[in-house]
Amino acid sequence: MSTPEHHISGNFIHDIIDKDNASGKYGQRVHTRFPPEPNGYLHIGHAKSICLNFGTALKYGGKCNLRFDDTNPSKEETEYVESIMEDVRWLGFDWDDRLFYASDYFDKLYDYACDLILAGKAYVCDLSAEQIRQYRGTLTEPGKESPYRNRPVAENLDLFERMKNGEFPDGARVLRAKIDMASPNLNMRDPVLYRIMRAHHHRTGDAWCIYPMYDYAHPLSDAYEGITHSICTLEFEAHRPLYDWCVDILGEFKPRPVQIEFARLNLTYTVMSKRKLRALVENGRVAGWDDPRMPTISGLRRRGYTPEAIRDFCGRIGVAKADSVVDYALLEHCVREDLGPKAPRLMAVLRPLKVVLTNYPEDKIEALTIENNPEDETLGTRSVPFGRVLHIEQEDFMENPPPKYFRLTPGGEVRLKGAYIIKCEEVVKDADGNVVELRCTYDPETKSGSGSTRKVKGTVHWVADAYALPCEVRLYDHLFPTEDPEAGDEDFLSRVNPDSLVALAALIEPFAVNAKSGDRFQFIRHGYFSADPDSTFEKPVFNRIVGLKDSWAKIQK
RNA sequence: AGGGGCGUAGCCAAGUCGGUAAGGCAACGGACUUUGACUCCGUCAUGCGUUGGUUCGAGUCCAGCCGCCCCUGCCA
Repeated sequence: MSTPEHHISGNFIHDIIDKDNASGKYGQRVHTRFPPEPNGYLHIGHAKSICLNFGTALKYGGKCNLRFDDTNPSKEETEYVESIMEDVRWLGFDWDDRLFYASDYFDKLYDYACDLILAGKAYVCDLSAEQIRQYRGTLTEPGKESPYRNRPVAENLDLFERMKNGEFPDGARVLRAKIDMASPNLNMRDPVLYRIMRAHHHRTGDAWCIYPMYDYAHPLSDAYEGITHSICTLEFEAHRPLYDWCVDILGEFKPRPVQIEFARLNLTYTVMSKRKLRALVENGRVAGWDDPRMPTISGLRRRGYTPEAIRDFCGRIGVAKADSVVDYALLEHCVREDLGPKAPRLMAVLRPLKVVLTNYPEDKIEALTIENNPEDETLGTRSVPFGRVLHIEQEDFMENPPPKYFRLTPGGEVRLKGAYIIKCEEVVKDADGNVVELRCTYDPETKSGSGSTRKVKGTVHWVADAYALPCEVRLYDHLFPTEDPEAGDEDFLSRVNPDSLVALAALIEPFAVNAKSGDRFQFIRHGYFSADPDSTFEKPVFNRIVGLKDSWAKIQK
């Protein structure tokens, strides 16, 4: 695999591994796994987990498995397993031949359950779901033991087999662990291990009508695969005693893999739970899981984010146990930093204002040479046509400019990037008083690269009218207008930022015809953009990945 | 309330034997600039939830208090 350059510095999980390696607990072996449930698309929070698990294996010369936690066929689909594999690969990680499914272990898990019954550690319970809930007790009161708790082993074995054989309707009985109904940890009050559920499984089809629960299948899957460090998120902390129970109870797996919990990623201006992301998709608030505004891996990819930037981000946010919300600006910083030296520059005018150079010959066209990236001259130069009629950005001209405005003003001068210094001689307006055209003169002595020493304060980008390529530019902004979209009681769906997508008919320099879907550029003075798959030869479409930092916008406030 | 966790700057986060608070993002000054970008320089915790205690010395040890998160799915 390509070895991602990781910024994972030390964290408490690596400290634990260092100690285990020092004591020889796992014989210097480090084996992690990334265990998604294939019931939705991966998001940037999963990227944190992927980078942690695969990155940790890389750091210690160990291995990381990809394992689908597919124990609930009513929610899982192959569409999701495919997208998950694509996303993990795109992020730059490789599971080699270690692609597993919890469903690979259905037979072993069933046998293990029978052993549990034989050992008197599990029983078939006929209580209804509602009754089980009542028997469970509350946070402060102990639960009551099920009347089926002391069923004879032989009867349990028989009933469990008949559950498997489909002799009972869905929900009629469950297999439960026999632990402690008085435990202060509710997860230990005889948790359900198997339920009857007639659902078509994406891999095992209709072979089974009983399916294991996560709390049972997960620790054993880890044990079967020889996982040493089983990393998961904080909400599973209270499940750890059950994890340990499942692995230890029959004494088969030593040393036991250790479950370690860390805080999941939260980001400002967006939501992260699969449930909420799904709601956005299903309610049509976004165009799909890969809508460029979504914090999904597929959304970020379509937006134009690079795997390098996402990995860098995951390395910078750290790994700890405190609940936290990371500033979205850090993610944006990471793409800018990645793309700055890599992305070729292009000039695009998003809101065109016509400029006519009155002293420039009518039919003359010059081919100007402009560097592709001032941060890296090895990226070379390109030829950009220049002529008498041009377009500049509307916001680069002001009739009554505020102080410190460095752009074009009546009678003022500005440099056209890579071309000449021009002076605004006349402002043409329409009947409503809108500025529709600027009549300017250019100074032939100031051609870029000619050695001219004349300086002006402002430089502005432009496109030549005769060669301008019409394109669509999609300007994306935060999915939600506030840092914490979940705050308050108003439904978060109704809070989607109405300006999160603004599509503009723009003009771009002709070099852009070469852009292929996924190509990334910096549109000078605007930001980083990538060609969207919607692009056609007739009309390229560009997504704004992120804007450039804009200190002028701050001054204006 | 029972159990399990967590509290270091606006945000994230180092801080391993107690020895006098890393780094990044953001922000704010300034230099440079044919991208108001990039880059560079500088500023940004006498303070580590809080109150006491131990100690020559406490973010680190002890006790109490406060706040926040998770757990009562036949979800993961």
